[in-house]
Amino acid sequence: MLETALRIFARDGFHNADVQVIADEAGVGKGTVYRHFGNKQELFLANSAHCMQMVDAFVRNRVGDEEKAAKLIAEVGPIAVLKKIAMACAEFYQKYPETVEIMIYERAEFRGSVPAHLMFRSETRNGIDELIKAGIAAGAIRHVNVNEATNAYGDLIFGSVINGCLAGAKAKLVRRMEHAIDIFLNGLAGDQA
Amino acid sequence: MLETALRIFARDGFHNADVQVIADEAGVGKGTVYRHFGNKQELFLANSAHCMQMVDAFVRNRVGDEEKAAKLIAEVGPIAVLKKIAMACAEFYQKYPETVEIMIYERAEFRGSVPAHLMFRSETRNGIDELIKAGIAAGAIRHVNVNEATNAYGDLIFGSVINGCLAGAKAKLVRRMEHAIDIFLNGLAGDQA
Amino acid sequence: MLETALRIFARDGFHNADVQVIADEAGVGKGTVYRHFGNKQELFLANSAHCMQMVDAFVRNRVGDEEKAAKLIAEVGPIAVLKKIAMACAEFYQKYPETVEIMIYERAEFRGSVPAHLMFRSETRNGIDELIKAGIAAGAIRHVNVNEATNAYGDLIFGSVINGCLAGAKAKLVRRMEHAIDIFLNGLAGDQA
Amino acid sequence: MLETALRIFARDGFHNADVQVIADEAGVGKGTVYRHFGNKQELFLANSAHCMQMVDAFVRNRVGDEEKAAKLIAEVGPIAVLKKIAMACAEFYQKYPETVEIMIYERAEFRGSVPAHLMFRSETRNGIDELIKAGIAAGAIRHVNVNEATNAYGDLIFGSVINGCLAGAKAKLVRRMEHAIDIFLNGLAGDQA
DNA sequence: CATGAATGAGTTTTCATTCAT
DNA sequence: TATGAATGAAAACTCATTCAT
Repeated sequence: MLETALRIFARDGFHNADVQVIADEAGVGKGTVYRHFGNKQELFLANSAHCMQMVDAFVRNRVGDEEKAAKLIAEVGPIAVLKKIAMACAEFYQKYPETVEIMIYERAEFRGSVPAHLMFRSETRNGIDELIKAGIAAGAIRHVNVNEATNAYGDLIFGSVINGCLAGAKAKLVRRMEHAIDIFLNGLAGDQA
Repeated sequence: MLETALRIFARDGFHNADVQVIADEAGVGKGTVYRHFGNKQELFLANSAHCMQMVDAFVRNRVGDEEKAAKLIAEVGPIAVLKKIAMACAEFYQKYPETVEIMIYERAEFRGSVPAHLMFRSETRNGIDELIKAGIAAGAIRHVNVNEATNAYGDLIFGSVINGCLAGAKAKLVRRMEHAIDIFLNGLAGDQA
Repeated sequence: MLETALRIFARDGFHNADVQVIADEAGVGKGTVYRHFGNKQELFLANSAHCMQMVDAFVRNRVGDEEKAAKLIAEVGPIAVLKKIAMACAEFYQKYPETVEIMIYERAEFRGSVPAHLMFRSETRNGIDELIKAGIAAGAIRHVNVNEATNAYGDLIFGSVINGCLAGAKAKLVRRMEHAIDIFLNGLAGDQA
Repeated sequence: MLETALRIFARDGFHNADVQVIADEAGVGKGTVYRHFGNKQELFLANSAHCMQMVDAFVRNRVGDEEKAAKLIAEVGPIAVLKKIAMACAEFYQKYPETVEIMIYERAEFRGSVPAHLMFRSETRNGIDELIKAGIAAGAIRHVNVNEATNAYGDLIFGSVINGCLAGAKAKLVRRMEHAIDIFLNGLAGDQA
């Protein structure tokens, strides 16, 4: 039911999606949808939240939970971990492009009332903040404003995902992200700049 | 009339905007709106296009047209120009945050049928491509894939604008962009990375 | 349109009435109904108010406006005028039984938010109050509590109208009222009571 | 369960009452309500009938059953008994104002399919008829049309109850009825009329 | 040309009723 | 027998679009 809603919302958008269609394709009565979610908006927001949990789980699976992540950072360094996270996002969204559409509708219709993107989640932000702080302390990262660096990192990922999943470009998000994150980490400027 | 529509669409979104309200606030009859734009979608798309022309004009005014731009590049170098363009965008969107909303609705509802962002415009892309190519030739920019670098540049600007204009953060887009573009150009990684 | 609504509301009741049906039978689009009345409740309340104006006009036509009424009272006395008013009501409701149903729905659904009966209208009440006061002064009416007497008078009329217009009894309201008002004015008790 | 239904129906009206709410507040499953009453209408009608039994019992308790009533009539006379009955009604409805609302909805939605008011019950009517007949025979009551007098008596009680229980006036029904029935029995007109 | 009243297709939402457990 | 999740018919209401004035 949530999966059907996800598909329909992603395909038609919030307003053009007809709850009747969602119910039909989910093989349940319309009343059942309303019984479970209360109204169309709640149904959509439940989708939004679900999407976010999915990215979160996907990325965590790549990077590891707490201890594993700490170990990874020690092994490969914060820069490599930042790259790993970005690439995990790219993989996820390339695999589930519908979630990108949900994210956009969420921003468009509800202006971020529920965070639909990993980087809008305070927990995630804190993690990135810590990572960057540690990187700076270790000399692996330049002396940048941590908060703004996290913003920039999130903005790049967000922008790449949104623009890399426009119709026709869907299959190339991973590659797009790879180049983008490389420039972000190492800089566009040449040595003599 | 277009300005009123811009305001209403930005405030209410495409579907929630009522053509009657736009007509009323513009001080014209509803029929007049339809006479001029054909239908609601065209009205919105006209707005989208108009927004793009406004950013375009604003940035051009900052950077200069053709010859002036060439001169500027020669003077300050391609890296500085890339920064100048990004900052011009930030200034513009901070000044006219409604256009950000239009851009998002355009992406959400019409999936980019009309480019509503500077970086979605092929003409702009070509300019950036040339700029980067020249920078590489001059050694000011690393040997990156030009097309992907342009993508990354656009994605970062897009992401910063969208996320920097969420309610509450509107006044800080310029600062946000400044940090973001600095990292993008010079890299997040420290010397010993 | 109002007349059609009156008929349908009277026939089906507030909730069972379908605005679509009203629109159809009135020969207009449903949107037109909503354009004019805002919503179903307003449409109904407009009916209520209209009914009251109709009774009011009918009774005034029988009794006369201000001066004429004063003249009539002087001629036939307050008791006869009270009877005349009650009979005018009976005649009206026997002629337009649908208005009785409206009155009941108004009381049931909206608990008298708009006075739907003549006797619920403060203007009318004041008139009756004056009439009774004058009657008492002239010795034609017993020394009763004026306010309560007006209540009682209104209650009797209301009760007779409601119960006299139940299905099957519609044609007999005038006769029913005649007996009722006679008892009310002259008393049920016999001389030796 | 019936008591809960009574409360909800009185508060919300027939259509606005939600069977789910009734079931919830009664602490039973919705299915149980349907098992017992068949459908919403039957549930309401059962309430109606129950209300009538309650007034009936209340009044009978005041006046006495058959023999007692006969004795009472002999003692105080038919006029006093008519007053006693009316006052008993007033007391009852002032004490249980929800039953008034039920009565109105019954009249509005079902047009008296089940008598919800004492005076709509043929048994009661017969009793009043007898009382009046006896009163006439004894000279305590004027030579009126018995059937119409019973009508008038019922109409006055009905009107007083309905109008005396509108929001705000609930506490004053007894007083209202006292004045009304006094006028009804003794007449509004003064001696010289 | 401009207008705005009329329209009705399209959607959301509710809730009485059923029936498998 | 009691339950309450599932259902879908029914209705209110909106608003883009048209077209007569």
